[in-house]
Amino acid sequence: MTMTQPLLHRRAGIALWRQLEQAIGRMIARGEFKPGQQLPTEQALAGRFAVNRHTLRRAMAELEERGLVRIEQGRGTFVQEPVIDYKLGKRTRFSENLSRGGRTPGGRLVRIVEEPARAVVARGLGIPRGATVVVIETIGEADGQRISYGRHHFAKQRLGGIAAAYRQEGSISAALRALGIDNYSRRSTRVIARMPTAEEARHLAQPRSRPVLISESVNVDERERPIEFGIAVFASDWVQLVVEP
Amino acid sequence: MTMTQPLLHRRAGIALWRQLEQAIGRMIARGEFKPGQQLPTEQALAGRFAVNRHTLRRAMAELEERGLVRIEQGRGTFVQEPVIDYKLGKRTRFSENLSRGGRTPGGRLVRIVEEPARAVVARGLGIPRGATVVVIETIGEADGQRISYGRHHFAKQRLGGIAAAYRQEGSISAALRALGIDNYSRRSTRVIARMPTAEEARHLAQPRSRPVLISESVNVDERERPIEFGIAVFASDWVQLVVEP
DNA sequence: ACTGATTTGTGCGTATGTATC
DNA sequence: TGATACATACGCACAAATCAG
Repeated sequence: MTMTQPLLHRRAGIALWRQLEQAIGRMIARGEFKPGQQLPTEQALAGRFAVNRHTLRRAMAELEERGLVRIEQGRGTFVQEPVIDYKLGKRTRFSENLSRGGRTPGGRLVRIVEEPARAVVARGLGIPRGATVVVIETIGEADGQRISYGRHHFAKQRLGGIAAAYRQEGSISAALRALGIDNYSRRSTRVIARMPTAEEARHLAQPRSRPVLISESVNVDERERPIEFGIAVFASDWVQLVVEP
Repeated sequence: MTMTQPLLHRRAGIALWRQLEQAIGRMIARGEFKPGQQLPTEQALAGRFAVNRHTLRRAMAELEERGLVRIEQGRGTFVQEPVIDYKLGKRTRFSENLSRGGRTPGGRLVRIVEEPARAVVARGLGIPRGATVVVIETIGEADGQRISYGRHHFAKQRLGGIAAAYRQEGSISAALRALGIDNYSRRSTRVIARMPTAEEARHLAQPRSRPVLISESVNVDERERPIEFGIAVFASDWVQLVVEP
C-alpha cells in the first residue's frame, strides 16, 4: 500500500513535532491505524516523514499525553483502545448502560447451573448457607469486545423460574420482568482488584498477567428484599467503573 | 514452644474435618495465629493433628470459605487480614471514612511539588493545560498499615496557599477549611485497576506483582467549581471500595 | 534465564462407617 | 441380613506456583 504523506512545512512558525502530532493524530482519527493496532516503529515513522527520531518521539509523547497512543518500552507503540465507562448507579442495567455511552452492547450465555450458596452469596441474598441458588453465567461485550464475565445468583426457592425465563428472554432484566419483578435497584456495591483466575482470564480472553476489576452487588426489590447477588469480573484494560453520586 | 493439641474424637458422629475446622478456627480467634501470619504447612498441621493431609485440606477449605484464612498455591496459608471498606460517597474524607469503620487513621506527607498540569489534571480542574498545579503527595494508613498513596492536585492560581496551609494543618480537609473552603463534595469518581509502578509499589510497601485500585475524582465547591483533582492508589490486598448509592 | 526446594492443588485407588431400602 | 449408595479418611504420586540462589 502506498500512502501519501501529509506535507510538513519547515520554518513555518509551527514546530515540526507539532505538525507531526497533528498529522499522526489525524491518521488515527481517520482510522488509518485501528484501535489496538501497533504503529510502525519509531525508526520507520521517522524515516517516512523524513524527520529525526527525536522529533518523532516528541510528537509521540504528546499523543500519549492526549491518550491517543500507548507507548510500551521494548514492545512498540499502539493505538489506544477507547476505554469503556461503566456506570455504577442505583439502576444499573448492562445493555442500557452501554448504549447510553454510545456502545453496541452484546453478550452471550455461558451456562446456567444450580449450586449450594457459598457464605458470601448466602449473606448477600439473605438465605441460609447451602441453600440452592440458580447461577446464570454471562459474558458481556461492547462493540464486539469481551469486557465482563458475570455470575448472577438467585435463590431457587424464590426465583426458581429464572432459568427458563432467561432462556426465553435472553437477558437478566427481561427475565425478571417476565417473573413480575419490574422495579429493582442496586443496594451496595463493593469493588476490588485482583489477578484473574485461569477461568476468568479465558472467559475474558485476556492474559493472566493483567488484573481484573470485580464488583459485587445486591439488587433488591421495592421492599428492600434481595433479588439477585451479582459478581461481575471486568477486564481492566477495557473498562473503568464510574461512580456518580 | 510446646502446644497442647485439642483432642480429636474419632467415630464420635462428627466428621474429623469438622472438628479440625472448629479447632483451628478457635486457635485463630484466640490469636494464636495473628492476622497476616503464615500458618504451618499443610503437612506440618496434618502431622500435628495426626490426620491425613486431605482431611486437613477439607477443614482449611471450609475456613477459607468462612473468610478466616487465605490459601495461596506455592506460598502457603495465611490468616486473613480484615479488609478495609473505603466508602466512596459524596462527602468522602479520608480520616472520617476510616474512623467511622472503627479503624485508626494515620498518614504522612511524602512531598509537595509544583508542576505543569497534564491533560487529565487540567481537564479535571477546568484549567488550561500546562498551568501550574500544586501537588500534595500523601500516604494513608489504617491501623498502621499503608493502604493508599494519593496525589492531590490544586490550581496554583486559585489555591496557591494550600501548601503552607497543609503544612500547618496536617490534612487536606483542614487545610481547605483554613483557606475558607468549608463545604466541598465529590463530583464523579472513576475507578480502574492496573499493576503498580515501581514507585507506587514502594510507597505502598507492596510487591509489584499485586494489582492496585486507582480512583480519580474531582472535588467541587458549592458552586460546582473544581477545587481538587485527586488520584488515589489503593493497595488492593487491604482495601475494597464500597459504593453506597 | 535456569535450577532446585518448598508449598499448595489434583487425581486415583482403597478402606471403612453410615444411612436406606 | 444383605445390597447399595454416599460420605469420610488415608496413602501415594505428580502438577503447578512460588521463591531463593
